[in-house]
Amino acid sequence: MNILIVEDDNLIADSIAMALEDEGHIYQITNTAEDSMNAIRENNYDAVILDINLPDGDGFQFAKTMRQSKIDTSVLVVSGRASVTDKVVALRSGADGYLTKPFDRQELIANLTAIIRRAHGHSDRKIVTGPIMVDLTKHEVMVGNKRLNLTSKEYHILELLSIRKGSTLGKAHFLSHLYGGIDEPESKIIDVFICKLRRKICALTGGENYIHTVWGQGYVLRDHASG
Amino acid sequence: MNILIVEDDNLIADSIAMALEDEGHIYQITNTAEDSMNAIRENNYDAVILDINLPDGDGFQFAKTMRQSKIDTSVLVVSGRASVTDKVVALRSGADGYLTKPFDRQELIANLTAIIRRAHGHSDRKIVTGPIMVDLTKHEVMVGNKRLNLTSKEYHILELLSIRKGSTLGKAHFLSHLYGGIDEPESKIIDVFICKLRRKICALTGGENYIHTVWGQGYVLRDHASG
DNA sequence: AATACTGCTTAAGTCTCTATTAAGGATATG
DNA sequence: CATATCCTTAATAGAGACTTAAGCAGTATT
Repeated sequence: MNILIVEDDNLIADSIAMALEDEGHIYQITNTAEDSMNAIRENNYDAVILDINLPDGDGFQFAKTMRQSKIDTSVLVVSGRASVTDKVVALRSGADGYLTKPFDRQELIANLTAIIRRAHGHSDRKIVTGPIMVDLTKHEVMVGNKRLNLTSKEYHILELLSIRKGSTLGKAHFLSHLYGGIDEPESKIIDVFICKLRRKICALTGGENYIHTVWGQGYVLRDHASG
Repeated sequence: MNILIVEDDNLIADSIAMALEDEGHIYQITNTAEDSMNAIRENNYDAVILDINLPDGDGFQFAKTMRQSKIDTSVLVVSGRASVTDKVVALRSGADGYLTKPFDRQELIANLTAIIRRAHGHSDRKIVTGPIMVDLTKHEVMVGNKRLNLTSKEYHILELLSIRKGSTLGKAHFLSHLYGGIDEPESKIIDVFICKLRRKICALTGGENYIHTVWGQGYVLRDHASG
């Protein structure tokens, strides 16, 4: 997942960043409202972790502006203020969650995961596609009743496909979510990972392939196997 | 909105109910896990406000069971316990939000609204023509209950026909939308794609054709088949 | 009915995109 | 430091889609 951290306190930003890194997410950090809005417009984040106190504006207004600009990205507000008013205002401004500082690392991740899965219409942390079950919390994949041993990148690609199962995702989408900046859209790396993923999954399904190719568009994960 | 309140303390249940009523929501109250699960299975709630302490089980397990039963309804957990562990466990169990008692009425409503907004936030635009359903967000076409496997250009043409269903579109219209520059208006390529499209659709409708030819003008997509 | 024009269908060639493999580089682990 | 694992790049073979062209079928006009 690609997360934007909007936070002017570098200490806090770094601690959030470390928590995200441990989960295998990638992230960018921005310090001002202006930079943040530019970053959001240019990139395709899965979520924004938003501090309320910004040097050039407040987070409430920021969230409002985002929604008015039809940007759907999930927003988790983190704030030192614990007042009910702040929570209410944040949620009314279009935030999807509110967390009071200081917060636990686990709490942050749990909230973030819940928000992201909901944003894509999933109610459970486990996403089932045919015989494939992706556990977003454990970062674990089961095929049938056997555990699928995936590398970090392999897992993340399958996670992206699962969260948006049924939709075709272009290679650029994978690149931006796995690497952030899209430096080399020419890279064939996604093809290679898809190939490896398919092979590993097929080894457990007996040859049934659930990752479908959409020619010229990308890849889709479907409930039914091809061929 | 129709909300289910799962709460065995009648005082709290009533205060929640009043808050909901003020907002114009309707609600039911259940006191036990068993009654609640039955209510959820029988009704279609927009959200469930779930107490953790129930006489016949705990709310964590309740949320898990809901998700395992493929019930997608949003869940807001309310609990007297403020520990990080409880929050994390709740969210991992499939809850969408966590609120600590005592909570403010506004806070409850704000959380509830945010959760429901997210759950309903699936703006999938679909155009239905006879048995043909074009999903503009997924770029996917269903005919009856089967999905139609189209190539990029085939889909694009069907999309154009769907968006302006009922109107006759000339070949030049397709050419300009598919290729931009109209170098060769003499090309018969659209004919070829229409032919392929019809064949693929007929294969699933049992021979019924919904793409009508308007002689000398172009093609129309209509709700009723020809011939 | 004959003609001319438009649309339908098929088949073959070309081109683009994808799958797969192997090898070298990077990173982590003992 | 050595080893193993993972990531990345590059090359080639292969599959699928796009396009063109040609012949047939249908429709309007004279």
